Amino acid sequence: MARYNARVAEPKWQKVWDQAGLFKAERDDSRAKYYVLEMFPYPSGRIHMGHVRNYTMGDVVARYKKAQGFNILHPMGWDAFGMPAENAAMEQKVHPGKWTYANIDAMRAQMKPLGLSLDWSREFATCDPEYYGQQQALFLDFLQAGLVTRKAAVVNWDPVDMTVLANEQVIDGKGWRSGAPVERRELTQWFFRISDYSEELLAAIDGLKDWPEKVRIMQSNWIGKSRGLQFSFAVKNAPTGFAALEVYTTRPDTLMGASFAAISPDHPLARELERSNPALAAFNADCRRVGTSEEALETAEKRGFDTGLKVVHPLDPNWELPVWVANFVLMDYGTGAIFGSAAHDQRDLDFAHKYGLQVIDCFLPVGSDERVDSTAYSPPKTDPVNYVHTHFGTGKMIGNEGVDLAIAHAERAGYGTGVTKYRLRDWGVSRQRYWGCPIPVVHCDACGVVPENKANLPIRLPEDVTFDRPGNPLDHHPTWAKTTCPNCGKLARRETDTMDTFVDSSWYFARFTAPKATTPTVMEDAAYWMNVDQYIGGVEHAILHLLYSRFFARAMEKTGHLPKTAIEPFKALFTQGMVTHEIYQTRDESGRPIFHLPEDIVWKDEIAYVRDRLLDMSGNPLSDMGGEPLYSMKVEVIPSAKMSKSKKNVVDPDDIIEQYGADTARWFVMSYSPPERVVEWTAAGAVGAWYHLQRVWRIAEEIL
RNA sequence: GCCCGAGUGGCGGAAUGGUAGACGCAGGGGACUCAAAAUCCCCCGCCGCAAGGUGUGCCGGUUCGAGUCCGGCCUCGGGUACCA
Repeated sequence: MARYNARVAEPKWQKVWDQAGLFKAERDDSRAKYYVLEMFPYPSGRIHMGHVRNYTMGDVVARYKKAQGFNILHPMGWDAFGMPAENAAMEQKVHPGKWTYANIDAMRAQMKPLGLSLDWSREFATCDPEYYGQQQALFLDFLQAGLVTRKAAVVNWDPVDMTVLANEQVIDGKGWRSGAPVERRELTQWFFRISDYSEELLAAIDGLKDWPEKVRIMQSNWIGKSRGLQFSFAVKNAPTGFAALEVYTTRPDTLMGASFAAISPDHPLARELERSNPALAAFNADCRRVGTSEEALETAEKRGFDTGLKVVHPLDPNWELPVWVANFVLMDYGTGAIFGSAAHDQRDLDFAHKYGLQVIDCFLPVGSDERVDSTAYSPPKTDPVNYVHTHFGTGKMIGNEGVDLAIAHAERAGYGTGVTKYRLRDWGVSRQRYWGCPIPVVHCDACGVVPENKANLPIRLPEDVTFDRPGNPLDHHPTWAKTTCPNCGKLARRETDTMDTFVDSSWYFARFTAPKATTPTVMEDAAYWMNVDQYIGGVEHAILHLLYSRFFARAMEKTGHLPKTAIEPFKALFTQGMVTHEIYQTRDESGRPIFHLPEDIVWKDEIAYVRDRLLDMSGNPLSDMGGEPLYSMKVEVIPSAKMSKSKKNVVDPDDIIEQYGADTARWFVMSYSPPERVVEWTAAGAVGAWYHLQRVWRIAEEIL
């Protein structure tokens, strides 16, 4: 009986499918549609097992729904703008566009043999001018609809390279290339006003019945609706213009436990005070020598500086609190100023202990008289506590009742108001980089900031750029930014910032419904194909990409590019697990890790060794020359690590496909572990999957 | 730090609060065969010759009974707004 030969069978059928145009999607209003989409890949150059898993899942759904009779849309494209192309340009002296399109060609060639049921006729890359030109049109429509704004924002500034750094490029507070400590610097930036949609985006999460619970929780927490009290402290001997210090607190029930006020090093008052206080200026400068990421700010050692200023407690004109500058107060949240209630917040307590500030208990655990010592007492506000020291009453109450009473008291007495705040901030989209979608506005001395004429779109990236010095090549370009004002016709300068690449991926799913259109979308096509019935991708996109896309769909609806029915673009979401592989690591004399490729590892008595690399005259490894093999070093085996080139634990799909065929790889990643869980690639598992296919083949042969 | 997950044999994993490890992979033994492939049967958490003991990351609690519920941890993974 003939054995299954994937190398013959797979190309044969793929050719048949291709020639029949089996997967080409055509709008047909008489038929029910089904739109399957996997998160499109970044063209890094090679596909990896994670891609195979992702696209196979979508393929399974698409084929199943097709068999059920649905009219299927299952497209593929490329998330093609981004930093790696610019890094390649700097390191390999290759144009980002050339690098990107070469990578796309290579990856498409790798994907075709997988036999996915994709409609390749709708393919596009976000770096195609036909795509980003339509994105510029959307930007202009959003601008006109009041969905875009300009304001100051802080960025990571590398003082040596004189360039803005991404958070990823800041390592331990230092620039990744220069090694210089980064500074926080303010720039005027473009923003999408996503925070206007905070309540809407939050409330609509309830309707996302076919999304994983965990993603809905993460999005809810990210938007972060909170009810609290906003009030101002009177500042004694304040600098001009700073007589009142606005603070926001979600725990106004601890107001009687206040022992200090604290402001962010970036707070206007801190900036004002540092002008006449060199020690404070040095402290603030030091605090700013941390990256802008929330993680860096929150995990930095808690430090403070006493400004010497006092504020008056709102409930007692004779009670004064010191004002400190503290590095753990975030300028981006609330008002950038807080009051510290040390007994009921661990950070405040640590800060109070460090600087000898008071600790005043406002409430105790029910049925206990234990006072706070080294651990703050901060139960959830849904828990009952025993209030002992407040301005609104004592005794057992749910925390939220205490908060409500405290807010009511403040509103009655007139020193504060209850406000609802959201953690969600506006979406800053300006990037000081070349390889992105140019922001289509012009700066005119006479007219100010002027939108480009749509007739001039796309505003194309210039081809003749160099990366021999740091910074944005669009700024360095001799002529590109020179233009005329669309308003008055005088000489003007183009905006040289490009858009965040998340913008590109926030509407590609809509573009797939009419990929060649001369407008961003075509209503009839969008109305037929949207929404995406099943969206599949990595959980790492649970918050940003998915939230931005939900906002974008609303903004596109508002500007007439999507129907009302499409404001939740993804009906069902599935988050797949990663494909991982063991890492094999040894160390050099100084203890730095050295990583080894899986094929260089040999196992003996369940211990891994690096295969000896010495070769004999004819090129055979010496270790194979009879007798005991020569093993060099024992290898540390780190299980279940994300595949990455730098760790050398990547298994290339090509090798597997060459050896066993695409269906073996597809079957392995689909069957080895539940789809939402991590799957660890193992050679034994791949062989098992291959045996399984052989069995299926034999059974089919016997039947037919 | 904060938010969200995960943790059960060699491996992937099952188990409405009721016999932990279904099913599968890998492995071991056997049958068939001249031999192999294929197929079929048996064994397979750990300790123990056995009887038996023990066992779902750790500590504690609720319960007649906990992998499952509650509290407190630990480890690993994802995100943390300029990686995509």
